[in-house]
Amino acid sequence: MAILNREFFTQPSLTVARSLLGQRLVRVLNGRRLEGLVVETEAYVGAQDSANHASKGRTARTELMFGPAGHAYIYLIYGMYFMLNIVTETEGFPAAVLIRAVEPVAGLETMQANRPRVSKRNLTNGPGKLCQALRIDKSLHGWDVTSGQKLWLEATTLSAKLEVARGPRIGIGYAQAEDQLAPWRFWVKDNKFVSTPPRAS
DNA sequence: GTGAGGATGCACT
DNA sequence: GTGCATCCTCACG
Repeated sequence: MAILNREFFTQPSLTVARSLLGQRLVRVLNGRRLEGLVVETEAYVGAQDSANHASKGRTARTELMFGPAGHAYIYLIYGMYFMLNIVTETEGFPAAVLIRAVEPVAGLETMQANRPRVSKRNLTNGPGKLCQALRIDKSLHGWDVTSGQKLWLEATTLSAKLEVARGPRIGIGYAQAEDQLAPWRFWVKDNKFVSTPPRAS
């Protein structure tokens, strides 16, 4: 199966976010392949997007997003959870796609071991959860996901056939209203591994 | 089933 | 010091 290459990730972020749905995320851990189909993504597009970390400028943390596409942008949130993004678009334009949820398809036992006391449905149905299940952490920050080692994405024949839904991104209450409303979250319609939205307060 | 509250580390005014 | 691109546990019913 073809590994998604740098040309793929260099496309516009919304195209990448949509096109990633249905593709296979592969993580190799201790010689074992852990695999999940991408079912939910979000795009963070350029310095004008106030939801994007890079809207604050070019800093040590966001430097990677200004670089070439196809590298993992990983950061720690709430002191506990890692988020997996793939850098998109051309050098100098800060953008990335967040992988919010995958449907586990291989290596389930290892994922269960990484997230004990959790049902299959809750293994990878959120950005922090999937990083735990696949043991994705800061050590993979900057990793070239087109290298075909440790962590990469593979093309499937599924992607083009999927029914896709889109809507506003989640958890970005700090952003400007128009950016909060932008429909830059994509998910596979009716897939039960799409993340559960935060409860209304 | 629902909602409140807390955990916890790091980048950055 | 502040505030997160989140998730889990517990109480309630």
